[in-house]
Order: sequence, then structure tokens, then C-alpha cells
Amino acid sequence: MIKPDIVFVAKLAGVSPATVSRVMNHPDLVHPATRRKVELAVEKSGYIRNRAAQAMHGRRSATIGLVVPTVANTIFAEVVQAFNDTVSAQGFTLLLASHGYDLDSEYRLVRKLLEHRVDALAVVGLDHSAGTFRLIAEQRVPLLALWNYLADSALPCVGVDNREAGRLAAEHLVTLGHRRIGMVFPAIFDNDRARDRKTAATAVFRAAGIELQDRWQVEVPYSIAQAKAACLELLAGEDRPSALLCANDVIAQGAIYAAARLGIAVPASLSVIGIGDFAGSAQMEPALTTVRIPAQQVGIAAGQAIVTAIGRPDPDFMIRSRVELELIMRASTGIAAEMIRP
Amino acid sequence: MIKPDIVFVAKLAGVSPATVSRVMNHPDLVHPATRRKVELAVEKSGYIRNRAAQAMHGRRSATIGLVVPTVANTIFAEVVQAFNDTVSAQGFTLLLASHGYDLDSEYRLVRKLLEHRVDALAVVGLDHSAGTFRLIAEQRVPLLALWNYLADSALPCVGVDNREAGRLAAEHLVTLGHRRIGMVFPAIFDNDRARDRKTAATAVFRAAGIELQDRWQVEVPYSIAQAKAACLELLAGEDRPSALLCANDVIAQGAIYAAARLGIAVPASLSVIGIGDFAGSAQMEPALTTVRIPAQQVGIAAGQAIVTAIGRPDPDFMIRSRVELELIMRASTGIAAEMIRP
DNA sequence: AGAGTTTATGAAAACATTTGCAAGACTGTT
DNA sequence: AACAGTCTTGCAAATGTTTTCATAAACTCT
Repeated sequence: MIKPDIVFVAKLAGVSPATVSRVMNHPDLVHPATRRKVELAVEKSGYIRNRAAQAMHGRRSATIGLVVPTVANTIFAEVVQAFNDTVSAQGFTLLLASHGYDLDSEYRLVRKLLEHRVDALAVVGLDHSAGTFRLIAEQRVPLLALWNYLADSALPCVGVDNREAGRLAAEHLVTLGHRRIGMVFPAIFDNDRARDRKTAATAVFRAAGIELQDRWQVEVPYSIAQAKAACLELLAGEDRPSALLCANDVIAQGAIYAAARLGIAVPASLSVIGIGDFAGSAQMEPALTTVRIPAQQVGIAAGQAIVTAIGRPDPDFMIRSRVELELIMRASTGIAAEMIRP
Repeated sequence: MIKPDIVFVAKLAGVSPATVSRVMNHPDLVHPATRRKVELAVEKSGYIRNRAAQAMHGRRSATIGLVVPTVANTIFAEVVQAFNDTVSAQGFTLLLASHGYDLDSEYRLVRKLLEHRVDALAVVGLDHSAGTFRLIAEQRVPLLALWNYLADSALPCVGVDNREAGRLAAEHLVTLGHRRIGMVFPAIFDNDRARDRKTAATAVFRAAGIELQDRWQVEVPYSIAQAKAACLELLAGEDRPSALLCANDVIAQGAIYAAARLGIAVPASLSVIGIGDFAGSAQMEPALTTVRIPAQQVGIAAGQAIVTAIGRPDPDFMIRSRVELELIMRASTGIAAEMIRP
């Protein structure tokens, strides 16, 4: 039993290969009766068209490359899912690659995706190596930055403004009267999202005349376990902050668990705010106050943007779309203790 | 500026296209000096080889298709990541598809992946439609079932024995003296993982002479929010179970949050056990007792299995690998109140 | 009924690569 | 110096599709 060709199907249907091809790609160009014959032959032979051959002809490969730091983190899983659903509905398949926050390996991954002749490429964030950019420019593949929005970015981008996220979170704490503030962030060297959030928050605190104590600033990766461990240490003594601004909800969850373990009442003695509003943040006890990043919306908008870009003939057609943030006040933040007069 | 061909590179290097091809695929067959020349030409021209053309020739496409219910759920994100890392290290790229627990759309997705001529296919679970199976058999693509292990499965599989998972969890509750037991599970109609867990647990309870009350059995999807809502209702009255066996950790987290909200002490007045040991389960307060499914190990083992299967000439080379489960006792389960004599 | 127009199909070139075969260039041995 | 063997390389066929062009058939209108 040999795998059926397009010419095998053509013979079976008594037509030419060209006609079979047309039935698959431009059904309206062929007579209904012939179409029926061909469809029958396809059915009967179990023919599955070969996208590789199709792609080789210079046609679409019908794949889109997506590069994420990791998919294991709640942060990206949701956006990947929404993005996949959106482009999948348009007939595209996702080629996934993850680099674990390593820009060098990102270059290799992008190269690999280009070898597969993806019709477009989406990457997370705006920070990428020069080599990566050069590669993509040379190949003239539409490129989209996901997750971040920046009005004056070099890349087309769909996402949220992380500076605003940092600002919203910081302003909330300031409004509640907190002045003894700790920040729990990952390394910001090659993570533009964390960097934008942190610098914006810092600026707000400075403007409010709040001095950030070095001993209350800690650096942890995006991991509940490590965030909890770090916060257990941070919150152990008497001299602790009254509020914690966390780079994202995963870290914030760790912080809340640390407080629970130490018997520190949240929000009575400690306020905690996150960024992201991940699955579970609304349900935990106390429910997490956070800046909501609508991951679904980002994924969908990005999917739509990239599909329209693929349709366009001009190679660097620019889309830029900002998804709105929203401060979600829940139970993990409250008025600073020193503000409450008896 | 035209995109460089293999013949363009060949000209630049002063050799034939065949030689360039050999440099890319069988470097040991060509003289070091020539190889150097070609590599230089590749570098200089920015040539990126076309996998589509390569795949068309009947060679490997260097892609592996992965079909999951969803990637947005912590359950699968981790295993997807480990699987991807493993096959990626061997030069393969992942073609991802998700069907949202819908077996009909699974058929279409598998078809789409086969159009791309994936070198192998991995799917989650052992329950699949007849159409899906037929399709894959016809195409002679190595197929691997991920996540589940069954000694007598029709498919090669790498994963854990879900019946054992259910058994371990149930036995733990029985050992602690619980007899008033609730179960929180998703619909088991087309989810073999949930079904295996539930039937095994039920069998254990029956053997121990425990009668399961219908009013304590609830059905919820894998969602923290819905699990919490359902458990709030289940635990509201006086007449409630002393222990909850949850289909997985996501549901168990929802249950614990519900108890916290209602002021029910865990584990003093209510024990909760999950299955999975997802990220965060160990850190939450109280830390979740659960049956650990080593997602990383499953992903890695599956990746290795599938890569070796691709190497094999025989189409249905069978691998079957069982990953071990482990009961992790933490703080969310305790001895049943009625067992404690003053 | 005939000219003009539209619609439906087929032949063949093109796409970018791999590989079996064969020939030429070396190597070492006698 | 001739021979046998081993390396290295190029030629050309093959892979499965799409698309342009041409042609034939089927309408439409006067």
C-alpha cells in the first residue's frame, strides 16, 4: 500500500492533478460535478495533502512561529492558548519554541523556525539580540512582539504597557498610605517587562517622597517556591515593610503564603499587590489585589494582527495595538496601619 | 536582494549544489577544505536551508506534532515544556495543537498535523476517536500516548497509571480513618484520566466498607474558580464530609480556598487531597497533600521515546514506559475527627 | 446561427532540495 | 610504475505540489 499522491487521486477521479489541486485550494474554480468526483476520490484513497510540497512552491506554509521564554509558567500558558486558538481558526498551525529566558538560544530557535518557512513570527517582549533582528529582517518575515506595548517601539507590538502596570500598582499602594515598601522582582537585565514595571513603580514612589529601603528589595525568579522562601526571610524580623509590590501574581502568591506561614495578617499588617491577574489569583484567600493583564485579549488580538499581516503584500506592515490594564482591588491590600488613627 | 538558494551558495563556494547539501546533512562525507569553503559561503550569503523542500524529498520534516486538550492549564503546561525541551535538543520542532477536550476537533487537528508531515505524533491520554486512529495508522506515523500508562494499552504510552493515583489517594484517606468522603471530579465521559482515578478510588472505598453519599459527589471542570464555587456550596451546611478527594490539584486548591472562606479548619475539620503536585501546591497554606505526578519526567521520557521511535525503520515500534507515582503527605490532610478519642 | 464571452480543464514549467550512480583524484603496495 | 582500493565530487533524476498559459467547451446575445 503506497501513500496516495495528488496524481494518484487525479487518476482515480479521472481528472488531471491540476484539477485536484484546484479542488483543494480554489474550489469555486471547478465545476460542482467534477468537484464531487474529486472529493470522492480523496475520501476513498485517504489522501492527505502535503503542505511541505505546497510550501516549497512559494505558497504559504500555513505555520506561524511562536517564541516564548517558557510555557510552563502561568504567565504565558494562557496567552499561548488564546493565540493558538485564534490563528488555528484561520487554518494556521503553531510552531512552538521556548528559550528559557536565554537570548542566545533565542537566535538559534528563530533560525530553526525560519528553516521551516513560517509565514510569520511572534516573540515575547521587545528585547532581542541584534542577530535575531537581522535574521528576521533578511528573511522578510512579518514579525510581531507579543505581550508588551510601547508607542514608539521598533517592532509592531500587541500587548500592554508595562510601565503603566508598574505605575498603577505603585499608585495604589501610595493612595493607601503605605511608605514602608518592599519590591520583589526578578533580574531586570534582559527582561524588559520586569524592568519597565520596576522603573515606573520606583518613579511613582520617588515622586511621592518615599524612600525605598535596600533591605526590602529582593530579587527572585518567577517561581512560587523561591518567592515564598525569599519573602519568609524578608518578613521574618520586626523591621519589615507594610506593603509588598510584586513583579507578578506568581510572586505575589508566594508572598501571601509566606505571610500566612508567619502569621502575619493580610491585609491588616501587610498589603500585597501583584501584576497579571492569573488564574487562581481571584480565588485565593485573601483574594489578590492586582493589575489585570487580559492575557486572552492579548493572545486574540495578536493572533488577528499577525494573520492580517500575513495577508498583506508589504513586508513590514505595522500594527500596534494596546490592550488596556485595570487595577483590580481585592482583599490583599488595605490602608497602612500608621494611617489609622484611633 | 534575492533570497539565497542552495545553488546560489553552491556558485558562491564554487561547488555543486549536491556538495552544499552534503555539507548540511552529512558533513563527514566532504573534504574539510571544501566544507570550510561552503560554510563560509553559507555564512556570507545568509543562507537558511528550506526544510519544506527537504521534507518533500521524503526526508524527515524534523517536526513532531503534539496534541493537548489545552496548554492554559497548569496540568499540561509543564509536561509540554519538558517534552519540547527534550525533542528540541534533538533538532526537532514542536507543532502544537489543542482541542479543548473535544474529540471531534481532535480529528481535524491530527489531520492538519499530518498534512505538515510530522515525523511523529504525541497525544494526551488513550481515549481517541476511531477516525483519529485510522488516520494515523494509514499514514504510518509513530504515535505516542502521553500522560497515561496502561500495561495493556493499544498504543505505546509514557506516563503514570491513573488508577494507581486514585488508589493511593483513596487509601490515604481510609488510613486516616475518614468515612464521610466527598469527591470532586470533572465529567468522566471522555476523559480517561479522570475516569481511571475515580473508579479506582471508588473501588478502594467500597472495599473498606465506606458508602459514598451522592450529595457529596460533585462534578466540576478543571478550573479553580468553579471548583471553589462548587465546594462553597458542598461545604456550606452542617452535614458535610470530613474529607475531599479531588481529581487534581487545581480542584483541590479551589476546595482549600473554599474551606478558608467558610472558616473551616484544614486539616482539623476537613481533609483535602489532590492529585498531581502542581507548581504551588507545596507552597500554599496549608500545603497540599497530593499524589505526585512528575510532569517533567513524563515529558522527558516521552520526548526520548518518540525520538528513538522516529529513528526506527519499523512503523509501529512499541515503547511503553511507566513513571512512578508518590504520595506526598503535607498539611492538608489529617486524622478524621471521629477517630480522635479524648 | 454565429460571434463573443465566460467557464472548466489539462500540459508543462517551476519550486529547492536529496541521493544513486559514476567518474575522477588520491593513497599505499608491490 | 601499475594496480587496487578509498575518497571526494558532480550529474541528473526524483520528490509533490501550484500556477500560467492555452485550449476546448459551454453559454449569451443579437
